[in-house]
Amino acid sequence: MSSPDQNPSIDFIRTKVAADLESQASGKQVHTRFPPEPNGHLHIGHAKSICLNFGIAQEFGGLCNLRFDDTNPTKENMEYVSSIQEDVRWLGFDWDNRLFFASDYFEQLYQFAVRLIQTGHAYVDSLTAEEIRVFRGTLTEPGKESPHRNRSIEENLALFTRMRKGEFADGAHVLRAKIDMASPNINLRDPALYRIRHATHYRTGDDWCLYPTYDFAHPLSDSLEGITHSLCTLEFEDHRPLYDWLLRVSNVSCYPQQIEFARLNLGHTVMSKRKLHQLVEEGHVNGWGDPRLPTLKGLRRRGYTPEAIRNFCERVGVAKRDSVIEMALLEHAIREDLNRSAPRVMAVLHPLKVIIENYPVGQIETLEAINNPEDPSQGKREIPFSRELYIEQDDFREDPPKKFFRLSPGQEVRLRYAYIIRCTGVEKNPDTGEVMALRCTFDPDTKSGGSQSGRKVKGTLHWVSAQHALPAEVRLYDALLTQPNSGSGGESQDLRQLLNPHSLTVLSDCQVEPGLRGASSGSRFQFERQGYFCLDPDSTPDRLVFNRTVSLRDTWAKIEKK
RNA sequence: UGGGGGAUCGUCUAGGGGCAAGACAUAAGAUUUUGGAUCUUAGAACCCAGGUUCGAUUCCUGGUCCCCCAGCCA
Repeated sequence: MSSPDQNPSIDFIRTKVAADLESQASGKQVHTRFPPEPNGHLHIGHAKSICLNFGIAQEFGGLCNLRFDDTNPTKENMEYVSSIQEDVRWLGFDWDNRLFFASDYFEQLYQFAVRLIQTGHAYVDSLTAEEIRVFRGTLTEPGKESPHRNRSIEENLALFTRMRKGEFADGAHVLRAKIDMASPNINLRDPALYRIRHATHYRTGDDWCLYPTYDFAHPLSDSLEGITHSLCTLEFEDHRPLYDWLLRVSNVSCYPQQIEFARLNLGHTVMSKRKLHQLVEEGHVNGWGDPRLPTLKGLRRRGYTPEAIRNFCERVGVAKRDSVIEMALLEHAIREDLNRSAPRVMAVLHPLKVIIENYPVGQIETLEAINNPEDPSQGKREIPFSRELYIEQDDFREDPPKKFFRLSPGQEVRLRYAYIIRCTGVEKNPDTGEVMALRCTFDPDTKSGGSQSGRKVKGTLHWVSAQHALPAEVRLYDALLTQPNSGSGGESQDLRQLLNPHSLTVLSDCQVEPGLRGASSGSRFQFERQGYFCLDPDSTPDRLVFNRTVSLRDTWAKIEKK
């Protein structure tokens, strides 16, 4: 999976892991974990984390757990759990029998909390959330200690027990770590460890009415699982002192170390859960699997391969500086993969009828086409040729600009795998002037592979035989957002203002070659000269629906722009 | 203005007192029955100012700018 010659340099985390292994600082085997919260679907940013965590485990002969960080009963559910598992597997990673849930540790976690109270490291506070906020101080002013901070151990224990029993309403009490209300690091100003929530948890049901916070559950869960390297994103950097404090005062036997890296941001899209939820809930996209979304589900439906995504994550690298990766890199990764794997096929997106006047009416020829010039093992196929064809509207210009190597009145082009044709006439709608059809002649000596087949013409067009072609719908996708960088920061900006109104274009009158009949949902093709397309599950036997994964590089479009 | 991080081509990512490297993107050319792919080539960067040094992008000092933190979210 990783090609050593391609990227000889190693990121700072792998460097650290290698050094730790060398010095035995964390035992003989590296052990990582991917810890999603089941409150949303995975996106390509998660893919980076998955590739990092599972990748490091693979490379260093260690293990990686899949652990659901499900400590908030009000947001999580089972659908997300199964969706996440499906996505991780699809990406190509395997957690074997190491599927864990923080919720499975609730009893152990509770006992840790009891011990913290017994050792004077935690106390029950009875201030309201609002009061706690005020007491916390500000970024520049120290906080004040709660009046309940010095309750006796006995009283704390009694209160905590009653909290568990459900004797109090939500928010009546909270368990807090007793650290330092004057710490310049706000996370150390007696952070909350447990809160009361009379809510049904999707896994533990009504067993509990108090739930641990992330800050409490995460380090202890890591420790319980024997994690050596707990990799997370930059925003947790100033939680690390708390992470370490908790492990220390809990007197655990395994001390994982937290290492932070920069999360992945992609240009022209959004990555935050909040914004993705907004897009889905406000109906700007069609669900979490919308092919315009950077979710794994969306990318999959769009036609991305796991291989391409893994490759992309490798190229993106791992570092600590904030960055926004250009969509072009992701597109490069999928083109690279599909170029060598996707069978070629001819499809006309905007059909223009061509009548070959000197081709016998009713005659049908079967021509041979190569499935993938990059991979001879994919063999050949047959395609029908006849008197009436469709070509792409863009492939004809009545007044051709300079360097236009396609069809125009009096000019010749080759039809791929067929003959050279010359345009002899243009049929127009007398009212609108719109070009309705082209009259052409073909040169019978120029059949592909024939004696005259070597004759040079400036362009080669794709086409389909009108009477044989299959009608199809094609969905073209463009950037979700008009701005290259708005998804990463900019909370203040209204996402709706940035939406690209042309992110989806549906073409309903496309014509594709007959061999596509019966193609299975999800299969990927290159439509010659156009791009890579993936058969959408919306397809029916009578009506194929394709998603454009990514277009081919288009040199002509660049020339024309100038 | 407290604390924690970060700053290298347009975008990512390496490097680390002595030629600043790779990828994507861009441009030019070769080739081509996909204006695809492939190949070749080119341009393109060390946040700023001082200091140390024969030599600083790297070390030191002082700035500047960017990101994160005041949830009983993660």
